[in-house]
Amino acid sequence: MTGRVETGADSGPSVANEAETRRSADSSERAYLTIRKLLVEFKLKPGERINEVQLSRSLGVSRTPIREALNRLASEGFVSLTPNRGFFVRSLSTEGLLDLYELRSIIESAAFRLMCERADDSEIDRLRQYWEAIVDVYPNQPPDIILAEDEGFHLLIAELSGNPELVGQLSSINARIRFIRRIQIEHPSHDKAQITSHSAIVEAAVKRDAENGAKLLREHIEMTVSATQQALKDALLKVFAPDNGAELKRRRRARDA
Amino acid sequence: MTGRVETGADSGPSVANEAETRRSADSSERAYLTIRKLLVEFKLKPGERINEVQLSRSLGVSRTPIREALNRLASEGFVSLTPNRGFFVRSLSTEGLLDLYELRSIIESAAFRLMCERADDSEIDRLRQYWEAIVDVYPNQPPDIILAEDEGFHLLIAELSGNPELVGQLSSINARIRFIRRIQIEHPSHDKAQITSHSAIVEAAVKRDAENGAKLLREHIEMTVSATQQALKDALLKVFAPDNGAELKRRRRARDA
DNA sequence: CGTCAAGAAAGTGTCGACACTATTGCGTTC
DNA sequence: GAACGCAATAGTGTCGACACTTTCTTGACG
Repeated sequence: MTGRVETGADSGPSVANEAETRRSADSSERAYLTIRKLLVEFKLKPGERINEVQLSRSLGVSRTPIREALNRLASEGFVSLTPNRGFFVRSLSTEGLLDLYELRSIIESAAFRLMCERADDSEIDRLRQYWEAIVDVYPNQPPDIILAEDEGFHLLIAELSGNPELVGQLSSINARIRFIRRIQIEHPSHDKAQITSHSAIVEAAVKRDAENGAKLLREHIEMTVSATQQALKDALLKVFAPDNGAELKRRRRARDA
Repeated sequence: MTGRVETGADSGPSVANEAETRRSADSSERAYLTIRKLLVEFKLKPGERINEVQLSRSLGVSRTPIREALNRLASEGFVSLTPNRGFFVRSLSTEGLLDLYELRSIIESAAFRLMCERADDSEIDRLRQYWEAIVDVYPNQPPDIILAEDEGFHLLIAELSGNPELVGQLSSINARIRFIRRIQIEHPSHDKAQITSHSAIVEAAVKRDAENGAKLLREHIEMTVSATQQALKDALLKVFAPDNGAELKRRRRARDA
């Protein structure tokens, strides 16, 4: 994604005081970031038509920057555009998720191999240090932090591959699957094998064992069909019945006690 | 790229009489296709700022659909957007090309492996038939046809992988490197090893020899640094000095005779 | 009840105008 | 010549209005 907008969505804008840093050409970018967040988190439901007029009102800008943002998000896979009917939120389906996870696995294992070939020792050490800095507290962090740290780990590998296209691809995939990954991390069955596999991946990196590391990554990333379906159930519950979802959880807890 | 615009850019619109099929919501799509073609072919020079007003005049539409198209093309890697300064044509550089070729190699070899796992015999036969239908005339076709047939061959492999994300990714990469690939095909040093490698790839597919096929694909696709630099020289000549390029070719021919 | 047609309402696509920002051109000074 | 400042020009970002398309509502009919 070398043609990305210069202000970049994934590196995050600086959290400056808005009144001080308010520049022109802000509305489209603000719209983009806000709508993207809604889409990443499925705050807008799968298949839902996006209402530009409503968004325009709630963001306090005219429809033009909304449409500009939506056109960008269409090309990024978050929405689809049907002429004269509008923009529709991407679907949330087993097949779609499996495809994305598979693509992620392909990108990440290739990145790992390239990292082993190309990175110098101090660069590999960056990965080791990243993991060592967080390994002890990682399992006790809230899901959002776990997710961010996990993504950071994997993006660092992509960065160390020396191919910026891989970084861009992985970053884009991350955003599209973040919602389901967050749900997986929240799930009680989410085990601590993540720690073991991250540590093993780091070890393979230090040894520059490309094939073993790539294999570990694949195992770490790829999901079975049934696991995907289970995660999807939880995701759909969260999307379509957020209150009922909480109610169901309360009932499950009462029953289990 | 599951969020693609429904009319799709890569499958090509039907070549209908425009007065008959003129629908509403056409301007943005027309702008998109026209500008994209300009960008694929580097008719707009690397680094050049895109002038919306000029495009608006030459396409006979207002600036709004131009901007909508450009926002899509920004997210697709053809242009970059700098706020208040406009959209700029993607660069044409050795590193950038190597990165894209590498990504293409990663995607294609993974697709080949998945195809060998998943495709049934009739599907693998599609690939064989595709190649057999063109192999005899292939080397004598004009560069544009060779390029289209080659892309079709590789996209069919991606399709047979069963992962639409891979198809979308490969399609997108193809568009971004098409210009340089066309130049390579035109080059006198472009040899007929392409035929041998395509045939060998088909043979590996028929045998479902995933690893050998992936290796052949990688060798078929990946470029050395020096080959990339040579191709880039020709590309830059074509972009920045199209007339001088023709003049230089005439002089070379006179000198060689 | 279901189906259809017509009209109203809502939403989409594009337009041209305006405010703002960046670039260019020109004159002055050293 | 280079550097600077200012004004003019050109281009970008957004606005609200208008035309067009789609969706929704309502009434009539079988």
